[in-house]
Amino acid sequence: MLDSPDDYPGVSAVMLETSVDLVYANLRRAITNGTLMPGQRLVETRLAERLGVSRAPLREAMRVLASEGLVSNVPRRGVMVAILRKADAAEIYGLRIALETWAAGEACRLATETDIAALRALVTEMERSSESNDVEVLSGTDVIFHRRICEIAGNHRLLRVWTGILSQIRLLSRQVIVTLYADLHDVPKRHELIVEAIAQRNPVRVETLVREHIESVAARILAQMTEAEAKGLGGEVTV
Amino acid sequence: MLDSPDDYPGVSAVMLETSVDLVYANLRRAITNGTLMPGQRLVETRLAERLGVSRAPLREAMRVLASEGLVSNVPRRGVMVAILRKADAAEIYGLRIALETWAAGEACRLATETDIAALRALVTEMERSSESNDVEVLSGTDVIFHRRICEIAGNHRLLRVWTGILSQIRLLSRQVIVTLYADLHDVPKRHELIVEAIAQRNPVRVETLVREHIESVAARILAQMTEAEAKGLGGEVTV
DNA sequence: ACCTAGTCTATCGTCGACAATCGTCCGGCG
DNA sequence: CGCCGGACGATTGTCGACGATAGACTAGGT
Repeated sequence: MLDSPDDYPGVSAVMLETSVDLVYANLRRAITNGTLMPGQRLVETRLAERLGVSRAPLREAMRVLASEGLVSNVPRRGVMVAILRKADAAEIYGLRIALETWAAGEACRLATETDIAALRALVTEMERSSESNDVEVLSGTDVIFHRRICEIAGNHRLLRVWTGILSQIRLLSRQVIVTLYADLHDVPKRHELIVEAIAQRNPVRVETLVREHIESVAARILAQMTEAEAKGLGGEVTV
Repeated sequence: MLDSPDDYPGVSAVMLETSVDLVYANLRRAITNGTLMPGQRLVETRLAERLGVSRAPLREAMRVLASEGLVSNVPRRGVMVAILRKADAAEIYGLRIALETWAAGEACRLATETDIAALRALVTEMERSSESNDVEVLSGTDVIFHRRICEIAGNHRLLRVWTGILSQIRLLSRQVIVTLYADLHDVPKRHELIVEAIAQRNPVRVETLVREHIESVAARILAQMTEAEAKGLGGEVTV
């Protein structure tokens, strides 16, 4: 379940971070983890007790999560883990493509040799994990790769929004069991192309490659979701 | 100053919205207004009393504002209205261009005839206000025009981020006195071109036009800020 | 006179309590 | 038998209060 409070609450031995930050990180992880499933209600009293804090900091943390779209807050009815529909998924990936193609273009201008080397290292990591069919590591590296590109673009606000988008994607993947990639062994190659385009400082090509890559993933998820919604008729989890 | 609470607090006659929403809207307006200036400290007790609420909802509202980048929150030292540097302005406009060019491209696909008519109406509104040299109305219409395009794009998350970006821009304009446009009479023409490109469903052209338009505004502001930072060496307002 | 140490005040972070509200359950009525 | 209305319980929204912390101020030593 949720992590218990690491140290005894109230003692406040070495409280560097505030409770709000702790709770925020904890809940965020639990949601993207799948520990807290979409649609699940988050009752303040229970959660607060479980996390060893009072309701005040908990509520502050949940406000932030709500503003990031990870939970949905209906004024006098409480907070639940957000349920994302197909339309949401389309929005999320649309926005992601917009952000990331731009980031990739910027990365073409800004990437240092070190940056490019780091990206290449990630690609070899992908090769390793795709050969050993380790989807966990592969998709993890995939995410790191894309975050890296956003970091290279050097826009903190972009990175912030992107991170938000990505945790929504993680939330999505809690609702739909997706075979993320059509072909595992295709993944490293795609990313290698991206890196080389960056190395050649070819923004147009990079943008196309990134767009196509993300679109292909998005298409798989959206297809899966149409199927799921046709059957289950969307989120009805009330627990 | 800040708006006083509209109805008597505690009476809770018809409290449709929660205090948090009220306070949030109030503070947001005050910040983008210039009622609360960048760098100004927001002391919880004082603000709470002024707004007629207790500290709990106030803090929740401020958390959200902090996550939107309108205020900056240093853990045990309090909250202040954010001070934006030149680097921030560059980030903000960079992100805005990325978002809005994409939105404009989408709008090409999605705009109905009604949408286009509405945009044309905004352009004529711009013509009126530019002829009468009414910069207030002109820039207001300008913003509405651009928001409209984001709305047409039909991506709620995009619109959300865009709105955040725009309030940061408003905050920026509290720090630098900018003559926003090089030539007032240029503005309606630029926007007319954008509308017509949308009407012709020409995404490439629209994106170029939007990019150039925003870049020109951004360039003016950035120039102004380099000047200001060279002199004043950035925000030191502590009040 | 300047720097250092101790205190002191303003303010934050957190908590428990109270009232208002929403959903639910039960009984009565058509 | 199903629908409507009123009371109950659970949960939220808000408040005031209590420690804890950071910065300022004062006093003392060199």
